[in-house]
Amino acid sequence: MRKIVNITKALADENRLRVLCALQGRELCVCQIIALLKLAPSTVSKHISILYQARLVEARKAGRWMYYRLADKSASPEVRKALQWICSVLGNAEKIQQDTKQLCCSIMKTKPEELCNLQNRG
Amino acid sequence: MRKIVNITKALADENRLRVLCALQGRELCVCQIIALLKLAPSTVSKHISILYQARLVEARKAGRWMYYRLADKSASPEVRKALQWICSVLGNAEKIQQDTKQLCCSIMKTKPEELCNLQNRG
DNA sequence: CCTATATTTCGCCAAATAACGAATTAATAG
DNA sequence: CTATTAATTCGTTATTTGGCGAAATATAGG
Repeated sequence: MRKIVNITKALADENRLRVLCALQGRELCVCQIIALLKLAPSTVSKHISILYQARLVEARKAGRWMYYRLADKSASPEVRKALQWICSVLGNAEKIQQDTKQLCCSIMKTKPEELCNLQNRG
Repeated sequence: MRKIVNITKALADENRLRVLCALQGRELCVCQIIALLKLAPSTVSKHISILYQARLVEARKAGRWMYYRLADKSASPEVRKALQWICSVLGNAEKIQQDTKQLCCSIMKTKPEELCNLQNRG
């Protein structure tokens, strides 16, 4: 029960749902997610850690960069079904389509290093 | 998007999940749900209204009693998939099985009128 | 009409949550 | 080793949420 409630609480925030949808079919590093949500790094990091604790996303560290991706086939059925539901239901929400566009047109085209530099210059 | 977030927020509370599971295959009046959750009537009413606004449950008024049931086939795909997910994933949680037992062994065997009387005396 | 009563609404309080900036951590690059 | 920097953790603040009891609403029964 606790595990399920962790999942539903993790899903109960618009920004976290945007992150999950953004991770469909690709992995993103934190600075890319920051660029997408336009929130403070500490805030984004917190959101990601909530998704991570619910096991909805998995992580990979590459040097200074942390890459996150959706939990895969090895995840528990609860998690897999939750992700399926979210992604199937949210795919044509306007906000999500805007995000997808921004990801493909600009965020994914910039290397993480440059993106982080931009963020530090403000 | 707002609609989906309403749903995920409605699901992000243990007591509301218990209500949804309790409504599987039957309708319940408010006093029965109060007996199950053991919370103040005003609190339970609030929980139910959150589920109702998210369209996860439907209502039927019979005299002084309000009966609630899960949204049916006519509900939106978002709602139907959410309910499917919750019910399939939560069925064998210990707490939910306790609730089911209590529902079948005692709550459903007492008529709403008697149950409400008990609550007013208690 | 008046009383009883099932449910909801309202007002309040305590706890949880989302946001931020500052400080910290962990890793690369000089 | 030292400086830089991507990400996280910490401390604070404002908002939201979950809980209650009291008051309001709506309906049945006398």
